[in-house]
Amino acid sequence: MAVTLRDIAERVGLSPAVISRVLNNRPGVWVSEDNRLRILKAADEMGYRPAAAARSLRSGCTYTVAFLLVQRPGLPGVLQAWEYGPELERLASGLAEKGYSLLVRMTGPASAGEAVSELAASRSCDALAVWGTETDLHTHADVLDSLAMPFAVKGRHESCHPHWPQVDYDHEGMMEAAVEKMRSAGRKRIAYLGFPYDETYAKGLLRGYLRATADPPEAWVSDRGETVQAAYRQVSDWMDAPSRERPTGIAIGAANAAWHGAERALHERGIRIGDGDDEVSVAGQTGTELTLWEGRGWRFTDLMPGNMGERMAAELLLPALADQPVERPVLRILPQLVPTDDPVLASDA
Amino acid sequence: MAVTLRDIAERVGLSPAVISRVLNNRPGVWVSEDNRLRILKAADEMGYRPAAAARSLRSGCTYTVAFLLVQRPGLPGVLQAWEYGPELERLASGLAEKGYSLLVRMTGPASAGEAVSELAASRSCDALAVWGTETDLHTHADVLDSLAMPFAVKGRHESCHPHWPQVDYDHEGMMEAAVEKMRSAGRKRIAYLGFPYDETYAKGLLRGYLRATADPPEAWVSDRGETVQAAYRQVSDWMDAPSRERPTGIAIGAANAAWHGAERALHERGIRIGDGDDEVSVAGQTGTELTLWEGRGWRFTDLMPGNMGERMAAELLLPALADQPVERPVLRILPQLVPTDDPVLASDA
DNA sequence: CTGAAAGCGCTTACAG
DNA sequence: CTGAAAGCGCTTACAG
Repeated sequence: MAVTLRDIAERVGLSPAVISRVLNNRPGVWVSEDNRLRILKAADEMGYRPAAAARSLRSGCTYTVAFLLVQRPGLPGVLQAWEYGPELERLASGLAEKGYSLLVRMTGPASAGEAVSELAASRSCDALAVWGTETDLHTHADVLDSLAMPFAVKGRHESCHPHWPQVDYDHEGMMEAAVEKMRSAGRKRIAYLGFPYDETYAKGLLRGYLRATADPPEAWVSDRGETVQAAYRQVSDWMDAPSRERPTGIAIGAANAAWHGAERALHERGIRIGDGDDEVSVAGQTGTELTLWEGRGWRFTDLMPGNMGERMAAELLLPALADQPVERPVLRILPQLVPTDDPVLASDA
Repeated sequence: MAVTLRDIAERVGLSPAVISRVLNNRPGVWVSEDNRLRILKAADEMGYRPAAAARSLRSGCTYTVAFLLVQRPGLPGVLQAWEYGPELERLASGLAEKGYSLLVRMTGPASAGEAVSELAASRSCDALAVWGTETDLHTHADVLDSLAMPFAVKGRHESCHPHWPQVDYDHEGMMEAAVEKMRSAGRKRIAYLGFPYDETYAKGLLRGYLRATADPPEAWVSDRGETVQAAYRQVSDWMDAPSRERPTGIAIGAANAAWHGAERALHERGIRIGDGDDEVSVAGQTGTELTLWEGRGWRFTDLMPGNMGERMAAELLLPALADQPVERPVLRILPQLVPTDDPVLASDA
């Protein structure tokens, strides 16, 4: 049987009320030092834990944050389980430091609003973390806007919902950094190989590239980055162009397949990925475990480890839960460019 | 303000008790069909949701399952966030079908027992799903054994704790299948390239290989599968042996790095991964996104999609929560071998 | 069948 | 300061 306040009260011969006050460190309790220690000792020995439900019912506060994942079947990228896993993990850890639990709820785009309402109406949480695409959340904006509890979303909503506490990567800044990195290696003709998705982040990446490269030729902007084959064909096309139309650097706004396709097309022409004289520079986004065959490029670090979850906890949710002002509701993370791992054909030490 | 049973009762002019009974479909309620519909309609219109805390306090049942992740820093493999992410997702979905929520709690190996006790004592959940290594859970076996609620663990505890409801892969069977697959391609000399970890699953993989290959030469059993470099050296060593000591098949009990290292060593000798005459067969475990450069092997499917979570929900936790017998407490999943994805140098259609 | 009442375990405003 | 009491919102055994 679970231990209650009453059990402790009976054991030490005091009222449940004092026990509660002592255990919760309420100010203005004037129990003798001896009794205070007896209470603490008894609670510890008896393994007392406040019943979460009772506390929640009485105080109206659950010490729980709900993580709502809005998933569309077949959606690529950041909403895949292995992408949000680390985010969820560090969100949970960050919240746990302040004593908050994380309740996970899965939903589809159609029932996301319903899920939010239900969490709120059943008073299952004190705050809400919503993970989903911009489009899917946009549909349920009214529900979020009328929500009577703190919330934060993963995504790029600065234009439509600038007041929403939100966190995401600075996709534009990332591609600008990629272009800049290749410029500093002397590249002047930089192409873009991105995703064909009509998603906010994909458009953000492209926008960053366009911002960094003033008016690039149309042929250098490609959305054929999704598969190895498509990327291979695109880079082949580029490499077969007359030499002054041929890119010397490629900014990647896609995942591993784009890198592999590019490396293959270059390989067939005796060219390696790299910043050397006869090489073609490649910099940009990657998936989890990119291993190149022979080349070396630049990829973003800090994309994996759950930065978004951690910052959402520390800077958006916890302050709001503590009734503190949220200083910056719109968080944008700009990861650093680091060299890709040693390629398979790296020379041995 | 949240809607309560009393609000509905007042609106329809009946007692909260009937409302509760009607809404919960309790047997033996004899309210007029008209009133029944009025109650349902009012509840719907007013957006009524039972307060989770009140229900839980009263009924003693939370409709919540806790997911406890016991993580050791630097632990490789299946406890990485992108590995358990899909498991958590399908566990949550499976439970949600029966109305159960998932509460996530992160902990280290030292405080795992404490975390279990706390979840139980605070009555935060009706059941527990524990994710961690065998060693880490073993330390806290007493806490689990004296737990007064259903639980299930991810792992291989059939020898020490055969009564624990548990789910994991059939690592032995997987390696047996890999060896068998290569045998059916005519390979007779099959080597093993595995992880150097002292973890139960790593030992299970090796055991399966040894079981399938009666008394293989010591030199064919290697734990140098962790990095590209180590795997490269190992496979190079094998390939430099006299031809009749040279493996014609390699069973991989490691991740992508082992495949890449093997492919490189073979490539330098003009050999490809494959089941053809002048090729070397490779079959076994992979990480999430394996892309070979030029070869084709056999990998396990169903490793990613969260099978363990789904089956834990459906076959171990939900029956126990419904007071039904758990037919088989020890679940072992044997995934199928499928061809690896097209290599980068695949010829175009 | 159905309503009034008790009670789950806390916390805190209210008297003493 | 501190105890007794009320009450958070449900559910169900108990009378009617």
